[in-house]
Amino acid sequence: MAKSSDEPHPQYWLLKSEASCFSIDDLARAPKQTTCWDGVRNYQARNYMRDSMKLGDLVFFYHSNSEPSAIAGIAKIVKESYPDHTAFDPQDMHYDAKSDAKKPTWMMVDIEHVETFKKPLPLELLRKIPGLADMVLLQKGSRLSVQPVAAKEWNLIVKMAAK
DNA sequence: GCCAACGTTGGC
DNA sequence: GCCAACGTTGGC
Repeated sequence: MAKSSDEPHPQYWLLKSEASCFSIDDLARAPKQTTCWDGVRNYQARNYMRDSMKLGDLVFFYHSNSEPSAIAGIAKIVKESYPDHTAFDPQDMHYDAKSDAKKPTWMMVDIEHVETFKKPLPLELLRKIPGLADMVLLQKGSRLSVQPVAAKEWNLIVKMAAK
């Protein structure tokens, strides 16, 4: 096979959302079980969405600031990055007066519900798994709302969820 | 509700 | 370009 600079796909990701704000159940109930992932206002998170997320990539849906905080299930990328219109809407919570519609700063992707875990995997449990020690989510002070997940970590977590 | 860690802003 | 001040995130 020819050498390719492309990353192998699917790649794996983790998206954070406060369950009280938008939960995986909300996603499952949404029209076409799909939503646009708007409101991201962090450059590193934006870069992952804009530069690296591809159609068909898989995503852990993580409930942050929740009781308990946990990986709640799986979604997939069904539309690659495009401008986040909420940045241009003064009524919107995530309005950014400095962003320019002609040269959008903020991007989003669309995700579709794949699976809700019967038992969510709480942060506390994940911290106990040696194979997950390097996971971005578990690093001290890690607040990034869009994170890459290694294939090894992905497989391990999916296996745990199946038990 | 507290607060540590982080990212951003703005004065200089 | 430095860095103090501020606002936010998110675990606990």
